Amino acid sequence: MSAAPVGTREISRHAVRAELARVAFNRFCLTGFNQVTFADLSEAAGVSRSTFLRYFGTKEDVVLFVFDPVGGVITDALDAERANQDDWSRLRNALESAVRFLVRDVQELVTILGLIEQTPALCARLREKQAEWRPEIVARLQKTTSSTDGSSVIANVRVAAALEILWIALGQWSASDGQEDLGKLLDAAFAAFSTPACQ
Amino acid sequence: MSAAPVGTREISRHAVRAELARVAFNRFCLTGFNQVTFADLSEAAGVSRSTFLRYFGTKEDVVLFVFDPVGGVITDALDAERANQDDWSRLRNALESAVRFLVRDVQELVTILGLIEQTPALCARLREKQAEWRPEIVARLQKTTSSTDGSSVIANVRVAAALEILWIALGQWSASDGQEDLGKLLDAAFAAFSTPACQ
DNA sequence: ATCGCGACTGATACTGAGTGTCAGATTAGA
DNA sequence: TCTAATCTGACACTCAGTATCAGTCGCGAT
Repeated sequence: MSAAPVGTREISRHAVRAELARVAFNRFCLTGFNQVTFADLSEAAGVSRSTFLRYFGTKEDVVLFVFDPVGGVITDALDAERANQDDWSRLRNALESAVRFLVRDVQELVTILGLIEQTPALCARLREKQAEWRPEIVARLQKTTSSTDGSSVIANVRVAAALEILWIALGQWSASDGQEDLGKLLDAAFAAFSTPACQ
Repeated sequence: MSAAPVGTREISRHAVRAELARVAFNRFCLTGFNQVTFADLSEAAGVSRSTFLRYFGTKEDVVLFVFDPVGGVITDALDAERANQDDWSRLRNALESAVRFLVRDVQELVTILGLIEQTPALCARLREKQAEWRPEIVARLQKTTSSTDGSSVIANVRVAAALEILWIALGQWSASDGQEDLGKLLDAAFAAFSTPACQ
């Protein structure tokens, strides 16, 4: 899941990648994502454009690769749970794991979420990643559920809704500069389904 | 809403746009979205590359511009409803309007959904459009609702969930070649929230 | 120690999306 | 019919992303 680097090669690659991303991230925040070119980035980082492009397939990935493990975190969390809970509780807990994974440095996450929010291309690519996670998450949610429901529409809808909640909550949280309690925000968001649909 | 063309200029522009899209759509289905270039399209349509690009800002829009009115359709439908219903019912009905707008020619819609599904770039751009509609839809949903809820998290989650349902239902529907009943599909999807979360 | 293999790097060339500009043709409307 | 706005094609340009190639470096085996 967390891509444990085993050879020295892997260690090096991982470290270089992190450093390139760090340099690039500063540029993005300073000048704006769209204004910065790969030529700028490679110059700033002191490597060739070719090399920079080899570490990140696209400009979006320079920012968003940190979210790659989230899908795995959610599926793992879903597996680890006691199965005798309803779907919403299990998803709520899984999202808790995702949030724990993401929130290491509050300030950094707030900054990155801000950059994403004001850059349509980044939003789009992030949604794409999210959509990639969904099938696997749906499978894990259904595995233990004894529902013999042939069509997975319900599970799909629930997972999609849960993932939307994740970003809505993160958006709200970053808008408050990381002040609000993310756990409470998640609870408030899930209340949209349990509350009897306010008149 | 539906961009009623008023001058002859507008009529012409609208017609040309439709014809270019028609020609392009055939190419896309035949060869695959990514394989077709603007040069191919403009040649096939008998106009210059410049002109083609003036009608559609991006290659994605050549396919997806037909979905542009959907946001408006949903907000209009939301306005037109009696306010004494719960959020889910109102959203369910609004989605019914969206579906009615989209399903004119069953075969055509099935084809276009198929093309979108197998082209990540199109999925991404469609999700982006969807995200653009959300704020306005949330506003309409909250306007009549007497909830003095300062934070709009709940409304946001419900709208996001409803929009996800729309695409999930359409996906399922197009997978059945337009055989299944879209209304029943929507109902089944909304059941994900009313059903007491199957064990 | 060194040899060979695989991976990393920088250089270069290329395709294709999308932007901007400009002169000439076309058309709406007075 | 005249004029002003718009449409068109041509051209030049920037930049993302792909592909190739020769040279370099590190690692493990001999």
